Amino acid sequence: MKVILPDSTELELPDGATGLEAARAIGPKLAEQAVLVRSNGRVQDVRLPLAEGQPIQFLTTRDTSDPDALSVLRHSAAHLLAEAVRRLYPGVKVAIGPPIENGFYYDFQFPEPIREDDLERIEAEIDRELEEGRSWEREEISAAAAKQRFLEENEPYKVELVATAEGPISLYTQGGFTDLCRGPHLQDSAPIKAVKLTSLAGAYWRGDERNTQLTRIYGTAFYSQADLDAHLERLEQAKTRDHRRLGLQLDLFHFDEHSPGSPFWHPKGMTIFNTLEELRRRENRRRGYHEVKTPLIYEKALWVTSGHWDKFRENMFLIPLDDGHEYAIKPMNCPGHMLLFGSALRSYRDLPLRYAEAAPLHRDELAGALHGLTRVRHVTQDDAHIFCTREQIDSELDGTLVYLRYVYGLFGLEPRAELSTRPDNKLGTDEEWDFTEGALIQALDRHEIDYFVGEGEGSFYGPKIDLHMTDVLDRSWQLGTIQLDAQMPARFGLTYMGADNHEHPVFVIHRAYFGSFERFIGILVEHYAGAFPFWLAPVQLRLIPVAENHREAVHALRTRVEADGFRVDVDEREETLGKRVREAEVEKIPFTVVYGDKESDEALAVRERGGEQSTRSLEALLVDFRAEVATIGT
RNA sequence: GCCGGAGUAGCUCAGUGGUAGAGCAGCGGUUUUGUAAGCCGCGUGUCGCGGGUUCGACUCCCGCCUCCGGCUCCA
Repeated sequence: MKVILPDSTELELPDGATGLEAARAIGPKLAEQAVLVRSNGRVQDVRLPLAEGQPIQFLTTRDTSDPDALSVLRHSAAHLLAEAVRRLYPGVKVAIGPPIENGFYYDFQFPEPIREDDLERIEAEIDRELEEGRSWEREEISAAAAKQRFLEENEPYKVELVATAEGPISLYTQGGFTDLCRGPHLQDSAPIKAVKLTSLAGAYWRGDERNTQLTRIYGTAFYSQADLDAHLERLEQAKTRDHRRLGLQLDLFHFDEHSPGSPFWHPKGMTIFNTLEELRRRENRRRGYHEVKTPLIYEKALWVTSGHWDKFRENMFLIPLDDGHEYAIKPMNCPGHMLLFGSALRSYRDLPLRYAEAAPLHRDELAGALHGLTRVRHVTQDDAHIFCTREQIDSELDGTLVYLRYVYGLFGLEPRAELSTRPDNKLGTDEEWDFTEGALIQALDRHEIDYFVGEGEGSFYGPKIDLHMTDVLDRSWQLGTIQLDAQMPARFGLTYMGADNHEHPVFVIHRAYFGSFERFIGILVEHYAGAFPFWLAPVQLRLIPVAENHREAVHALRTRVEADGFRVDVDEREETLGKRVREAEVEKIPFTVVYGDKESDEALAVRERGGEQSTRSLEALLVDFRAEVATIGT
């Protein structure tokens, strides 16, 4: 047989040769260092036979930052962890232990709960294993033999995994520990130079909260101690951009235990909020939306009609009254907008009708799910509902996608798009979902938007196009969403009178681009690391009088710049100039003007965020400011 | 909600049974400042909340709340 090497030469090998045999044919050093074989973008264990005629590339212990090479290293480290835990905690049951982004984990069922202190002990045991050295043996056996083996070892989770496994069953053994595992793995533990166990957490077996909760140990591993140190340093660095930390430092918002999950917006944070709100209003107006306001609290009957009582009640704040009535604070605007639409007879001439509302919503999120601004109970969506005919769906979806591109483009955000399809608890028939999902897919295709499919991730009333962004801690959050809904208008009996003098069903597109102001601002804080673009910055210009006798001139300057609609403040504290300049920098204010004996309206000492200094006239500065704001197309 | 960790001054944190501490911030004074921290002085506190053990609890025990890292769930 033949394989093709990266320099396009062909390598002749005996039939059925493995990657390891190919490596030996090239050189003993390569055979020793090979950790993986990559072929056509896929990686496989060096112990497995190669495919005839395919290009191959070896990943070695020197490819220390290749994601695949790191992944196999970490996967093997996970097995070392399991070996160590089995030795230290007799009676422990092992579940699964895959590599993940930036590390690995392994799930166990411990006979007695363990604590974070135990990690140190386990880590020491892993280090001991590494010192002794481990090598991995691979074998393939039948499912029946594997089941028998894990029954004998009293490993019920492995038995269950064998039962649902597809394809041939492979086992990897090192240091007397045999694991059911698809691989690939290292040949030897020597390249594992640094292993660190990072945290302990509960995790449900197979990700289902009805199952037993296992104990998950997270860790990471690298080909060198220096790489591990650099990784830990990056994590520390990321923390400095965390919106929760910057929110306090920049005086944007805070949280208080008297209302968990609901931010208190400080004046500076509110400036950002309101600036986004103005943007939303302006663009909605340009694109034919009508702003409305609907009630915050509704009687139970409304939620029954909308389906929320059945599908969403656990997330709603309920208000039982003495008279036996039950109310709930709205978690979404849609039912209110349904009532608004239904409050009059609608003609085909009225459609499409686009209602926009950024009302505060409340969702009773699980306490453990709350997270800064990105997961709150007080949610303000930049919400809108487009009521349209079946024929108008495509063009309305086009409008929402053009709008979507505009919004994300303003911030230079590049979210990932997800098509979220019918969930288990859906309303309506499969035929209806075929239609609504199909309409979203076609819209994505028309706009050449790449997306991945989230099976069963749709809302109970319709499929969605969701936009996701990751935060500094690599957590993914859903921001915008575009949802096509045939269910809710039907449940509210919404129709319009067609040109044919007959009633026709109405469709609704639910859409939001920020998703929620709260989450969006959280993501923006991290995206800009607190250094907001001029148009969004809470304070755009800080004025610093050099000495007391310059205050009057500075106040006049302030009045003049504010008259042009810019946000200015003055730092006239009796602190040294150096200190006040430093604080303006720490507060990430885009422009600072120092004003002393040498300055006049014709010659201002301008300092930009980052330290660049220049001299500009007041008029020139205002021209620059107007140009900055023009970037968002006012 | 579940697993693990934490809660001490406005912020970041030290303090492990015997009278609560540091840096920054703040306040008072001094300096009148030229582009990232001038100098001197002052501790500002129900040690998250409630109960218990003890002669004595920030410290030990129990319950609760909140936050942090995960799981589950979601904008």
